[in-house]
Amino acid sequence: MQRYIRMLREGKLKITPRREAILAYFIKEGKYATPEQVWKKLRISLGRLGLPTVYRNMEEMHQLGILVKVEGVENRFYYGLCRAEDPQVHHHHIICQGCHKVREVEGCLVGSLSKQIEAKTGFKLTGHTVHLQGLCQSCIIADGG
Amino acid sequence: MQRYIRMLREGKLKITPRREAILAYFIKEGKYATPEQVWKKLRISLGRLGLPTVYRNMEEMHQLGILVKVEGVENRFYYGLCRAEDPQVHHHHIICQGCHKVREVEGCLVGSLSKQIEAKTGFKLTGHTVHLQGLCQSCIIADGG
DNA sequence: AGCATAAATGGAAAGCATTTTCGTTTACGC
DNA sequence: GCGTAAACGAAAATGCTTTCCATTTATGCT
Repeated sequence: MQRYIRMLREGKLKITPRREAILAYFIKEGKYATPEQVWKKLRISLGRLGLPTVYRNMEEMHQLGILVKVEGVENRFYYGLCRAEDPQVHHHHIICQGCHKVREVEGCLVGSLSKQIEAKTGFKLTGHTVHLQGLCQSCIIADGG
Repeated sequence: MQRYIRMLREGKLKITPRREAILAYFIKEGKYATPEQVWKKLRISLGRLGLPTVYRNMEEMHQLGILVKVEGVENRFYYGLCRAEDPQVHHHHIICQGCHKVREVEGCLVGSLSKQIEAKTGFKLTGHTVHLQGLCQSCIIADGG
């Protein structure tokens, strides 16, 4: 928790009960979630909680690299906690299709191939997004047996 | 054009003036576009044209592999014509950030690394999406000089 | 060519995720 | 503690996308 609090401070964001609750949610769940899902859960314990607040905070945390944002099914956006040592170091994420767990994938899948791609296409690569879907250990077992 | 008409037939979709116009638009432009952009352009020549029709047709063409669908800026969806010989053969696309031109990138960027990723993460890969952004030859020149 | 029919279409309206507005509340540096 | 800018909640707005439904049209069959 402390490292995320630190990241909020570095981003000039105040430490509020709502932000702490959102962080706690993601640390505890370890899964990706929509602002609405987070809101439905935290609303109970926090008493008053506005949905726009959750949207705002999750987007801000995404800007700071605390949360990854992925396009999920049915045109909605999901956020997951990024646990990488240094979120600034480029990496990708894989999400379990069974339990929605998020895991970091060290290194870059495109980097080593970028020269080839540029040679073949004549394009100069300026960026990329990679979304990996998979099944985690637990869900493989659940699936298979 | 004929190969896309064939793909529509194989998908049990009728060949209508609207569908032909949408295909012609993408063949001519070679860029990705939102349903609204296509609609604004074709509305003029087609006289009457409903925006839902464009949305419907572009999504159907996406389902048939005729159009690729990418998440663009400001949470909107863009579609681009897939010119790959066989769209069923897995490949990726790179989009020019300057002119929005779409180009196929043969081969798969994840395939060769999937074993490593699975070993490292313990996940079993089930799918992935890769979006490449770049600058095409013309736009590099325009950009640099 | 004409006919039957299921598919396609347009316009209006609805749906729905997300954002904005704005008055009130709160974190936090001093 | 106090002042102030930031954060917040509620309601409303926004804007992309889809649905509904009555009308039109492509197409297979004679």
